[in-house]
Amino acid sequence: MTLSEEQRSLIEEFGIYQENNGFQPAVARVMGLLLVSDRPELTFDEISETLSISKSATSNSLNMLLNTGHIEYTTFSGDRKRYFRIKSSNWRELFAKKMEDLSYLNSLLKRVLEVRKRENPIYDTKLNDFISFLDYMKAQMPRLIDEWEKSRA
Amino acid sequence: MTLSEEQRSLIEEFGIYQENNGFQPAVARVMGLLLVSDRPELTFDEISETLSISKSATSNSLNMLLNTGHIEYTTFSGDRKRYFRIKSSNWRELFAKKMEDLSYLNSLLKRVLEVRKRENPIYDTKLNDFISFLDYMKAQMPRLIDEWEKSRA
DNA sequence: ATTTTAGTTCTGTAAATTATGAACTAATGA
DNA sequence: TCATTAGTTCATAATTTACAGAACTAAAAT
Repeated sequence: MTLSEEQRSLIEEFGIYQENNGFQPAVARVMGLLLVSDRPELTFDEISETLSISKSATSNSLNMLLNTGHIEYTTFSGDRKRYFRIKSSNWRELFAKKMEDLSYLNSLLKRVLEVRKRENPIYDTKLNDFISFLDYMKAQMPRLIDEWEKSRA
Repeated sequence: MTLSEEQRSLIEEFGIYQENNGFQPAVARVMGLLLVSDRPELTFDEISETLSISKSATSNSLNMLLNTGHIEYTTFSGDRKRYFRIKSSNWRELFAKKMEDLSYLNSLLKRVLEVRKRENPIYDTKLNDFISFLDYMKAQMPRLIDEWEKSRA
């Protein structure tokens, strides 16, 4: 596995981005590598060697990504290796998860309004606005996806 | 500052949510407290004492939240204390920042497509879909906000 | 003038996270 | 049957983070 300078730096930039999204450094680099490599499917050893991370870190990263549904693998008969690749079909699911996350936030904010006893209800209007907006977003999301699909048909 | 059990647990739940968004624990608790407390404006000492965090952690948290635009403070003449409160007017800005974040991801993904040389271009279509969807989302967001505003007028 | 207030900054450290390397396992191949 | 491959697991090392506590500062109050 040989990578261009651009590929290497993209792995790092993407890696840092994903670290900020809560992934551990090595995990984020593995995702980056699978994303930018010329070959879409890589083996355990290729990943470990190309990124210079230990076998244990590689094992841990791959299992983490398998469990969270970010990657998958194929095998070929007469070849014991697994070939790992990004599960690129699932960006919709990941997007849905982000939306779920916003839903949870919204439920927390609704509880906040119930629980706190503000003298002046003016303080509640902005929060109500945000809650309302999140509800609206969630409701409109299916339509938005639909329209996007039509727009490119 | 006395809080109900519900308020306390909401602070923790919101705190954990915000930890997952990359905030440090103490910072996340300060946001939570300012969100759920009956009085919308609290002093340094009230925050420190209510949450049982040290003055240094309180100072650090408040400055962090001031710098990132999450809170602000008022003062009253003849009173040296600052009264901190959530900058609730700015959820639009925060939302805009999230969108910026997605924009950055999108720019990375576009570079990925340019840089990697996949034998079979079929591997690029899913990624192109996602890129296209993110572009669409970004473009439609102002309209969506607009429609939401009209819907509640 | 000095004491109090309202914080800030600095140093040390406990705890958590992340990764390494070595030992291990289970399956395959020679 | 023995060696090799393709990983996994475990103990531990290194790094990072998050916070406490004490010393400090600048303005205001007495």
